Amino acid sequence: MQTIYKYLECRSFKYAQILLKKMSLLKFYPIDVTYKIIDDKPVVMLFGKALGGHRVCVVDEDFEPYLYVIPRNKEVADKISKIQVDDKGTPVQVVRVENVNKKYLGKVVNVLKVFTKLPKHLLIIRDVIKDWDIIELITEYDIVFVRRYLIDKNIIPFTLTDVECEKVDMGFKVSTFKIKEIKQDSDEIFETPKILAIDIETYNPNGKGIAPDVNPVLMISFYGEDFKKVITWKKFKTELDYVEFVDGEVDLIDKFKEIIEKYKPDVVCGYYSDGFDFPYIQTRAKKYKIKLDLGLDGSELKCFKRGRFETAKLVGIAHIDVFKFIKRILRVNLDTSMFGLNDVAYELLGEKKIDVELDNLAKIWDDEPEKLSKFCEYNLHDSYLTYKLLQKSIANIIELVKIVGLPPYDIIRMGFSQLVEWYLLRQAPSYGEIAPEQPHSDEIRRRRSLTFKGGFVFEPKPGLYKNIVVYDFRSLYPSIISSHNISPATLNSEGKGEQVPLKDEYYWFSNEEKAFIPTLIEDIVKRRMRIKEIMKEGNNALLEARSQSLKILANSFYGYLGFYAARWYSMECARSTTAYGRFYVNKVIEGAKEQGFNVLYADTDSCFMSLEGKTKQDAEKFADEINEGLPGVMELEYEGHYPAGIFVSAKAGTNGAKKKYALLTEKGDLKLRGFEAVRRNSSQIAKEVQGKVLNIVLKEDDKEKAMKYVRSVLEDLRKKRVDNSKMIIHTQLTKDTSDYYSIGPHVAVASRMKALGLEVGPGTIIHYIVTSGGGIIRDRSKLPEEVKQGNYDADYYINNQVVPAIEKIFEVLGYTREDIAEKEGQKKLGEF
DNA sequence: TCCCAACGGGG
DNA sequence: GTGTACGTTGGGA
Repeated sequence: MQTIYKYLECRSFKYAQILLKKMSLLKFYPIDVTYKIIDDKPVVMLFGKALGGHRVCVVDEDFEPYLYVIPRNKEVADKISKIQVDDKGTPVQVVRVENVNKKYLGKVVNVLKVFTKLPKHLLIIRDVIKDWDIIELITEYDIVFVRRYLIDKNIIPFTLTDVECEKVDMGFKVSTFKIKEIKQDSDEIFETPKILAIDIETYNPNGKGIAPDVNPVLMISFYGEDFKKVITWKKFKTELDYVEFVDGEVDLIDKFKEIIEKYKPDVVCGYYSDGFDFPYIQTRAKKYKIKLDLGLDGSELKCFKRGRFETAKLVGIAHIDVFKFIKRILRVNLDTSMFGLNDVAYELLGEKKIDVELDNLAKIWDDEPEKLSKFCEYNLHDSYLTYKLLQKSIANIIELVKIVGLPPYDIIRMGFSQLVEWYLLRQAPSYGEIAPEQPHSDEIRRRRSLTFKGGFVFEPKPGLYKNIVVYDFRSLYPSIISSHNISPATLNSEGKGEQVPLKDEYYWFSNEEKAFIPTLIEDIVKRRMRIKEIMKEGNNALLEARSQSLKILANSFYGYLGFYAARWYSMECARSTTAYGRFYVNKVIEGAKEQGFNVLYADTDSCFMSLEGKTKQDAEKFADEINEGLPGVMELEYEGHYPAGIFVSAKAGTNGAKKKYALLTEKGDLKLRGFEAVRRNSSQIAKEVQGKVLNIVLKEDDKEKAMKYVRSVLEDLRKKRVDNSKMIIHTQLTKDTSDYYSIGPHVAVASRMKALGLEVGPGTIIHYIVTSGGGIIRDRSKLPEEVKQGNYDADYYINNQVVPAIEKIFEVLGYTREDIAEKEGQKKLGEF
């Protein structure tokens, strides 16, 4: 009754408005969504770009928070509507309860839809109800309010949206309209958002870690279409026309605000700007009491940090941390395992950072400002690379925005499982499904204790091989889930289904009706196939990106089913999926052996084999034959041919290491997997030797030359002919020296630096060289400037740095660790 | 062998 | 803001 009354009131009001011609129709692309409590009511605010190019905000005051309860008897509804609790002096109650029919894990159920006044009341109500034994389940109380709005209203960000509205003034920076009706009829996408990339350089005196409380921002660069600028507060002579000078750091921050205000970007991006640039600027601004009120509603920049989760948010502008998206999502398509801007830009763009000695910036800033031009170029170039990287990944991001239905701000900060979960949550209402509850601590603990067998691994025989072909089964799991109807709803349920190829467990999945999850996967797989079909007529970067995103999402479903925090978690489904996976990979291996290929290595979804005199055409034909025997959408891809490759042994024993190999591509590049003996904090000499050895072995196929090279390096090390600078090990201090329980070399050095009056604290990178002499290593670790050229501990560098980086490679070539030493005419190397 | 600290990205 | 959650790896005990 109340609902009907409200509806009529609304209709008559709307009618009156239209008569008075106050209403207008607005078409816009939503970019960012948030909400605020105004007059004790939640108000959803959608910021976006209107057709015509101006930025707008539309607000909706008529959306109510709700949750679902599955009751065990008829009294529950009544009992719930009578709940009266107190929240810090404010009474909280249920607004109303509706009876609805829904499905829970495929089964039809009667559900109570419980409405409250404010979003946070849902959690309070849930706390009251959760232990009642007259309820079966309480769920969806923790769906983020604005996401609930987008799902229920069927609004996809970056997609053209029609709004019937009325202009209002809420004091925002953009025209604001009150929504009477909102809907999306078209699937037209906002393809050309205005993007602004930013990057900062900070004062960072030699060896010091990052300390925003102490060290100022020196320069800020901006890069957009037809826009480049560097602002700095030290004046010097320069020919760079994009450099602009201000009087100090305060002016720098003011100018930063001004540029963003004037440029009016839809998207702001940086590289690790969630964890560095924005929080750094915020800390500096706070120090000067400058308000960073860049939000389109006048709100300030918000930076959060909780554990590893760091983020920076600007209301109305989509802040994209390019690093985060690449590291979390795009990484599956990258060869690099290093996610610094330099490595990523090199792989994706073929461009590198400008090579400057960043350690010298502080000194040059203080003493030789005339040399700052180079650093301004460097600063701008980083923004340029970030801009280019976003340009390269924006199609992927937008595709995920389209499928998952959340704003880019959310999408780029999500991992695979979250993307799947929000895709499921978005789709659930269309299938009449309500979501399972998120697991709580006990359940999480229980789930984490369960394990399951992963993919099948055919262990490689360590060795150097020629003419390797690689097959890839990357869509294996999604296609298995789809074609075998794997889902919590069909598990061991009524109806026929074949038994999963597992020895000690008996699962089957009913194939009478396609379930929720397999349907969605099939949808994605088919969507991708359609795109691939179009791509055959002519390749296109946009379609490629769309196909890539669909693949990413499809591939994430299986991991999701076995992920402890998933709502639609099912250990049985995860186990069955991998069981089928092992079954099919083994089928490929057996087939290859029969045809005379030499199977070198297989892991989960890929298979490596050498041609053994066969041709590349034979290899492609083999894939076709396998494909003919595969059910449904399953497909084996011929990934490519590599002229040479090396598989090395695992750390212990002689078995081949999983995921540890180097391949030489037909273009002549090295494709490295798992050679982690060389890390960022390894000495330069170790990195150098590993790279060179792999190059000689794979490109020139000359193991003697490689051995000769290594011997000469070891000889140089012993004869103290290697420059000290290649010996420096860099390790970051993460807490105060006194807080360390175990004193590693870097901690010992840091303590001594402190004693010398040097400023050392959390974040400081300690550079040290291990010098020769007796006793434990930490006592022999010295600051580089304390060490005379050549006074390093050659044995330490040989045994702990250089040899570990290459020994596995030489083992494959038939040399032992001792061989390297003996032939050199020196004493044996240390224990191994 | 197990367990805990380090590390990532940024300057 | 109906939240805020790492995941891997190496070294030392």
